[in-house]
Amino acid sequence: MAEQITPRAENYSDWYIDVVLKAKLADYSPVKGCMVIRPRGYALWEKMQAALDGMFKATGHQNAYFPLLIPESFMRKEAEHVEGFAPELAVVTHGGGELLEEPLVIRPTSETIIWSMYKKWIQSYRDLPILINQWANVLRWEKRTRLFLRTAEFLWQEGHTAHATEKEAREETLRMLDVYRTFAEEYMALPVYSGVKSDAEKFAGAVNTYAIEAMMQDRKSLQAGTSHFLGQNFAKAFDVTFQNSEGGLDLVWATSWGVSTRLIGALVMAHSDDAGLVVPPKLAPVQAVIVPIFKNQNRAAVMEYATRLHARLKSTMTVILDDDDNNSPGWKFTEYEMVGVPIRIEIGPRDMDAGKAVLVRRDNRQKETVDVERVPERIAELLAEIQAALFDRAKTFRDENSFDVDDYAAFKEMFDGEKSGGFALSPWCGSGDCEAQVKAETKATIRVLPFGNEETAKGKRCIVCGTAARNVAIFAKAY
RNA sequence: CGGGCUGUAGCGCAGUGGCUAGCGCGCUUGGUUCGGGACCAAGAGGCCGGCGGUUCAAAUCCGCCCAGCCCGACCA
Repeated sequence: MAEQITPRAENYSDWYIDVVLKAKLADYSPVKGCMVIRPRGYALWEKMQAALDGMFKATGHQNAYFPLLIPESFMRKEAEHVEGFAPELAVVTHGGGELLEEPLVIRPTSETIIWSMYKKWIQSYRDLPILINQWANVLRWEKRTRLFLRTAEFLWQEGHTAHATEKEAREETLRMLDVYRTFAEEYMALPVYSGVKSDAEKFAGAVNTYAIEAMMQDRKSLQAGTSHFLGQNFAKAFDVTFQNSEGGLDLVWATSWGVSTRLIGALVMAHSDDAGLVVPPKLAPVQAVIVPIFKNQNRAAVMEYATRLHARLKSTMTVILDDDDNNSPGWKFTEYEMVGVPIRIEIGPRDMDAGKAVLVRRDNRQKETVDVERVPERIAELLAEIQAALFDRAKTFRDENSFDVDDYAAFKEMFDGEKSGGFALSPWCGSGDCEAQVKAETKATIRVLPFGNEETAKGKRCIVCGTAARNVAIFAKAY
């Protein structure tokens, strides 16, 4: 366990992978493209799950589970959906040693299997809405993978709702997008832009795709969550109708929304430093660690002092006491910084004699000595301060690297070369041709059209073609 | 699927024709340590990615294959 974090020098990608591997969040698997999530990484995921699941329940959703295998014909029922996912499907052709009559695809997402069931469950407007979420794994045969950010198999949640009216479905889409924004900002300490995707970037089969986008420390953008208004596309594909209160027959309106283990990657890339991972206190599986420091002759006394403090803290937070004799205190300091424990409590003979404890913040490594009686309340304060500081730091960084760019020459320069990056808030006419040209020439894409952007676009001209702008889009290079 | 790089101990690497293949970290045992990755001593651990060739002699040279990583095209 003597690995050390490599400074970020050579390239950001190596640095990111280094943090993930050294913090033991994940590992490469025997199957290329798939990822082993190690206990420490999974603990983070469980914290995220718990918070998200609570928010889903609070907005009236229930959990359910649908099969891993989907008949291939289901995927073909929605034209755009199959076109979008066909290149990355894994297909099961044999079962029990025999060729199957119909191949089964391993779900890349569950719209089709779920809507095949909704057809059976929905007859009347009284059956609506259906507000279901599923925690599951999905598989997409990606050409290039990276731990947490894009693995072939990943864990996620996918919400699939059915509504009687377009208005209701649209409200649901935006409600869940806002749940994601809240989660990102309040739990992950990750400031995000939320808004709608351009047609080129939307989900295969959606009418509108909404997303939250966050800036990573290399100033590239990461899509951290999506919420789709699916219109009646899947209801049409699976013939899902209901009888309304007037006795007429209507097609059902749909939404779907999801976030994945990619969020762990987002957390790493947004907050980590060269000493390793930095985890926001609200998501930290371990919020504080007590490191006792002693010589042989006073070991028992220091341990007793530390154990008493541990007992007091245990009831109100997740705190561990590292009483391992085999590693030195210095080793432990480094280790817990590497894995991102928000607060370290140092207890040595000097502190014991003075009735004190030393508290060290992970985010800025500031040390303070406090009376041992005050430790619980001080830690509670510090956890809140760290949570806020991480958000502020990330937001300041993002804002300092976001620019209003109205001129295409300046725009190109911004995305040119190795150290290019950041968010460009630029006027756009709305045409796919201009969007494609930008992508071809700069590799920057429209990440999101933030809410209210139409207002700021008034009077401006598209950076590419110069015609009247309809939107101010956030352009960035993305993961 | 293109371009580049790398396969040698658990991990990171050195060795680029020569006889018993090394170093650091980790691991094992014992002892001393412990306020920022401690130290001493003694150990364990290798078909040098695979196959074939050249040679008196191959980890080292040549050919083919395989695997992994990075950079592109595609994507949450």
